[in-house]
Amino acid sequence: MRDSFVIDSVFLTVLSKKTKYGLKALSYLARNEEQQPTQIAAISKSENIPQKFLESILLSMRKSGFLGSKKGKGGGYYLLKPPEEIAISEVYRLLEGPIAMVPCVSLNFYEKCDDCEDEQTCSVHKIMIQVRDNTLEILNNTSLADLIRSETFNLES
Amino acid sequence: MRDSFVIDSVFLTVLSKKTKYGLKALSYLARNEEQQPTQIAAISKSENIPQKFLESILLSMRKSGFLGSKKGKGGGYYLLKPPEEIAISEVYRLLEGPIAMVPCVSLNFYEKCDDCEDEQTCSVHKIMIQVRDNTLEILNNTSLADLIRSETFNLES
DNA sequence: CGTTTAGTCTACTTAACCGATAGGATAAAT
DNA sequence: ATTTATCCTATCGGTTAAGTAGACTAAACG
Repeated sequence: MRDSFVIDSVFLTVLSKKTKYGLKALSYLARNEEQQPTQIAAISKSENIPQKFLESILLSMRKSGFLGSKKGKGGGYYLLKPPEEIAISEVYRLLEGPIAMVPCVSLNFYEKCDDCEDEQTCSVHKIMIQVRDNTLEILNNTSLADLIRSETFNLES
Repeated sequence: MRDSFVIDSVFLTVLSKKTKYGLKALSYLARNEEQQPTQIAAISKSENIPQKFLESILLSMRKSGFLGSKKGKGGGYYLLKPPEEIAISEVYRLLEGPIAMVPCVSLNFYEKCDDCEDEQTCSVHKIMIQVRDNTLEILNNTSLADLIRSETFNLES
C-alpha cells in the first residue's frame, strides 16, 4: 500500500458514554485511593458525569467484581483490586456489552452473519478479526494503573 | 499486566451493515474484474445483500470516486482504481461516517467532550487515541487486493 | 421512436438503543 | 428513629441503522 495517502481521522473508536464514564470513574477511584469509600456524588461532580447515570454504571461494576460498596453514612465505592491488576479490556467488555458488535467475530457470543454463506472465505470477517486482536492486545496490556499515568506510556511489545 | 487473564472476546469491532456490505460489494467487483460493468442485482444476489440497500451504498461509493457506473442495458458498476490502490480505511471512512465516533479523538471532526475539563489529562482520551492509531495502521495498510486474498495476510510491520 | 434495462433520487418506515431521569426500596451508621 | 447513601425498576425522548417504496433519468437497441 502507498504510504503517502494519509487519513488523519477515521471514526473507529466507538466508545459509549457508559464505558467512558465507567473508565473515568475507575480512574478517579484509582487516583484517590484512600481508606474511605468514595461517594457517587463526589465522582459525579469531579468527573462531570450525570449522577443518576453514574449510579447504574458503578452498580454494574460492583456486580461484576471491580468495585466494592458500602451503604449508609461513610459509605461509597472502592476498588477491589489494585489498579495494576485491572485490565481496561475487562472494563470495556463489561460496559460496552454485546451490543453493536460484529457477531461473527466474537468467540463468546458468536453468531453467524445472515449474509455470509461461509465466513472462512469472508474477507471482511478476516480483517475485522485482525483489528479485534490488535485492539484487544492494547486493551489487555493496559491496566488502570497505566491509564492514570499522566504521560503516554509505551507498550512493552 | 498479567497474561494469564485471557479475554477471548471483546466487542470492539463495530462495523455497520452498510460498511460491511460496501466492502463485500467492492470485494465482489475486485474478484470478478471484467470488461463488463456488474449489475447491482448480481452483487446483491451473490453476496446476500438487500438490493435496495445496496443501491444506495454503491451510489455513495460512486460519488466519492471508488466506482464508476453505466446506465441502461449492459450497465452496472465497476472499480475505478485497481484493488491494490484502494485502502480499506478509505472505504471505512466513507461508509461508517462521522456518526458514533468519539469526537475528541477525531482530528477532522474534533469536538470537545462536554465532560472533560482538559483532555490532555483525560486518560480515556489517551488510550482511545492509541487504539485509533493502531487500527488505522491496519486499515491503511490493507488494500482491497489484500482483502480478497484467501489466506490471512501478514502486515509488513 | 418506443421499449426495455438499469442506475438515480427522495422520502418514508420500523425497530432498536443510548443516554438520562424519576422515584422508591434497602441497608448501614449513629 | 433518622440520616445517609447505595440499590433497583421503570420509563422516556431523541437518534440512528436498516431496510422499503416509488418515481425519475438515461442508455441501448430494435
